[in-house]
Amino acid sequence: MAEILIVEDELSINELIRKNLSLTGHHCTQAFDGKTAAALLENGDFDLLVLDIMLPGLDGYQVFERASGTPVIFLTAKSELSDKLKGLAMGADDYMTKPFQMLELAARVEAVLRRTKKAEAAFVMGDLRIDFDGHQVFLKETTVECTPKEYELLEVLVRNRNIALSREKLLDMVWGYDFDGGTRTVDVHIQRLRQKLHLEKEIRTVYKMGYRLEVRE
Amino acid sequence: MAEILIVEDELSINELIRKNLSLTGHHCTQAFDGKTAAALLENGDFDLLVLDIMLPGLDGYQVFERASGTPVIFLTAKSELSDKLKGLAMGADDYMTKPFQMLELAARVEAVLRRTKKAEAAFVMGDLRIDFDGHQVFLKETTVECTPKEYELLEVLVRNRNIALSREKLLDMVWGYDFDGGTRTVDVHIQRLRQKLHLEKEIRTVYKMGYRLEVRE
DNA sequence: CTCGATTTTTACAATTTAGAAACATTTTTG
DNA sequence: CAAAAATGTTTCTAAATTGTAAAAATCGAG
Repeated sequence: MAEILIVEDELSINELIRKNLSLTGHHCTQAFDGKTAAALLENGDFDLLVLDIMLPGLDGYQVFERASGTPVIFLTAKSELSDKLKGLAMGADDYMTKPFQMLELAARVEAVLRRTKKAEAAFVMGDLRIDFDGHQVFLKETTVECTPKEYELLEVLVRNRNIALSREKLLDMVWGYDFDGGTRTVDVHIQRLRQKLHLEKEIRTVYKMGYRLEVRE
Repeated sequence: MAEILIVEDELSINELIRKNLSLTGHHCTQAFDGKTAAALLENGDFDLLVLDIMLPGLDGYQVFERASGTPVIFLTAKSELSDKLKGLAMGADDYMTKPFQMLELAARVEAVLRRTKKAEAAFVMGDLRIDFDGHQVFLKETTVECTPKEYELLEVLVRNRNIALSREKLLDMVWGYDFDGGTRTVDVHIQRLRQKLHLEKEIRTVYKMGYRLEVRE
């Protein structure tokens, strides 16, 4: 659980980020302009900053200069090389170009938190072990080959363990909000995970709703 | 992985150094004045000291005197000859004049750590041996000629073994942030490494993502 | 218990991706 | 400057992934 400050002027995007990062157990504070962000940084103690570059008032770079010490992930509207370069030269920990998949942002957030020792590097549950750094899944010491979709779906389930996720939510998180396929697709992938990882019991079906990874900890 | 103490009063520079050295796998402690640095040195056990000369409280030289035995890289604000001489005369392992390129500092840090045997000088995995000092690669006692790109890519894979690296990340690390070619370039170089070093099994492709050097240790 | 709704299972075709090899271009070296 | 080496690109091909449809099984409200 980390304290994250989201600085993004577009309300819907800010909200989308908050919702998703909250789901993975972090506490989020929102700012919609540079000035507020700077003020929040003065007082608060954040573990991570998710920072848009184009902002009213102070721009992202200026906010960043006031964020001494806090790890930063930049959001750039366009994948303009200059933005990327500038951000990295200033010492950003990572960057993402909009539009982006929420899962990817969530993964990078975890990666940065891991580097700064705020997040777990692996998940263990019985015989199952997931190595987030290596994108690898183990079952009793032997690796299990997972396809990208399988791994991503598993990651989402694990990060939101014990929470029931609707098929729409899973589609949003793993496939992206612009995926227009039917929700049956989720079912099939869930089955593949169940079979491959012997999670028939642990991945529970929530009738008429979706799925939930059940973990007693 | 080494314990590094960064002593620098300018917050942004201190932070910049921390981020970059953290990226290469070291653990950094930060001090912003001479007194704190001296206190940390009393208790902690550091492998390297990155030390600014102009400091509030005790200056860099005075801190250095209390750092008995710890390797030191001095940072001097101006390239004043007297400072350089003084630092080297006192037994500094290296020095840099501000402003400096982070990459250069990172390289010198590695060099000093290697001299003091804190960084791995070689990597061995089966028949393969990499001599980081000599930039040489051996396969069963016989040297294998590697081109610069091949060697750098190999070094990145080795230093990040067991971590899945995206093609974009590899491009950033080996080719530089401003390379704008297609990502297939990475593929081709990976193939050349695999073939040349018989690493067909060990360099795993992470489908739709990138590559990972798999080493069980 | 029964029936319609929902989920699981299975198989398959379309799509995407990585590998191999040849080629073109750039850089280095003698 | 010419030859050689290194690097990047392209094309073709094989392989892997993934979405969908349809049949079978299961669920649960009444």
